[in-house]
Amino acid sequence: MINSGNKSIKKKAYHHGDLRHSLLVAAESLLARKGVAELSLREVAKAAGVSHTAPYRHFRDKRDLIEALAAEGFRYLTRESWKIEQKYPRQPEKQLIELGWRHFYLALEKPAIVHLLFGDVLSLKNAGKELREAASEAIESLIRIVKNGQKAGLYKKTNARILALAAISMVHGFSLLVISGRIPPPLSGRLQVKYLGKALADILLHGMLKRHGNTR
Amino acid sequence: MINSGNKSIKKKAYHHGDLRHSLLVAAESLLARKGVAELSLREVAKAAGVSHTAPYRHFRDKRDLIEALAAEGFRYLTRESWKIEQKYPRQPEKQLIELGWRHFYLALEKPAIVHLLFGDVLSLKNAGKELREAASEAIESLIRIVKNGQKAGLYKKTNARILALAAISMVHGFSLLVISGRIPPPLSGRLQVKYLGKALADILLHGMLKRHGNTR
DNA sequence: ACCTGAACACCGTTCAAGT
DNA sequence: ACCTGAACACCGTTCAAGT
Repeated sequence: MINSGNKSIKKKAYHHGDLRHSLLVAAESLLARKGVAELSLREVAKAAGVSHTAPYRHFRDKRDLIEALAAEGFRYLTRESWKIEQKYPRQPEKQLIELGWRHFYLALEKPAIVHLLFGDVLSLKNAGKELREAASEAIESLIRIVKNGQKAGLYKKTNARILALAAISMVHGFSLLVISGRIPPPLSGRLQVKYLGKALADILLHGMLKRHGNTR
Repeated sequence: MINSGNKSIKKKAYHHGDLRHSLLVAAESLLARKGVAELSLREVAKAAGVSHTAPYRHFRDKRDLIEALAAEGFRYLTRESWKIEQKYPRQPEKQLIELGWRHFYLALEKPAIVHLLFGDVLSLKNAGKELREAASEAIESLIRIVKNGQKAGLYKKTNARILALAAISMVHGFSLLVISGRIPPPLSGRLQVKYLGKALADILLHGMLKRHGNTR
């Protein structure tokens, strides 16, 4: 994702050779520092050491470049999902919880990317194939983890897509509230967040209602 | 706040008299049609029939105007919350569910506003007092409804702020996925959405886990 | 007080032109 | 093939000037 080995110390070559990748790296860095609203294609080009029209050789327009960044984000979640399944083969509940944390940590580390994934900047309807497929694969890998739990008799027999939707709604809603600073002070402390995450996972699994013999 | 008594119907007065309000109306309309990214202050001014520098008499900058729109959104949720409490005085569970629907319907009707409320365009930290207070009141009114349920012995005794956080995470996460088109086709049908909302409310209250004697 | 036009430093995108 | 500078139609914001 962010592995540019070529810090070309050489005197700048005619043909960059890796410009597309360099542009993506520069764009992600700028995105992280200033947010989508302030992300300027011209500035990205300058950061990559290239004229402000060069990016158009590799991306149809600004939106196309942003979609490429978002697709990378979805692919990251898909990869993590696979890793988790392999790491905890017989523990579907653990799989779901872990995937939730990965999503949440991604939000903490790269909030701008996560805003891209589920925000209003990109609409999946008008998006290119690369982004649509990446998003769809991320969803499917979550659904697979939910189905693992259902096969183990763990979850309700509700449609797996709906259970997955509930999980992603909770996780993403929480992540979003945290990274956009919507959690009011008494709860927003650094260390509190881990505790909050656990509490929400518990509610997702067991619900808000008081259960008989359970007054937690 | 938006109570300018002088509705001078006279042929366009020198002094508009209600320009601030007119600008907000024009801005909301433009916002709804084109999204924040495309919202131009110059265009807002033109829509209000005024020069492109006139808005600066009423708003410090573009962000200030956007914050005013967002504050109005939070206040709407706060008002709805009060109404619901009065309408269903002894039914705290109903109160919570209804508030969730109001939030969701607001998202369907004014997606751009809801993106403003919880998106990355505005950060509450740097926001002006008006927006911060409006946001805080909306949260508090949700917490009050959660506490109503706790007093009735309905919910777990977890910190009410945390229960409220779980509820808003679920509701907002779901709303966001719907309005940003992230719900994949098999689930995204028009009529399905009401059904989905009910399913998620059930999961929020009862959890994902299969309960003894309950195989729903 | 309230509004204006000109001006400044930016944008995204297109295009003929260079190598 | 890949990159460039000039050009176009936009931005947000500032400011001296008008009434």
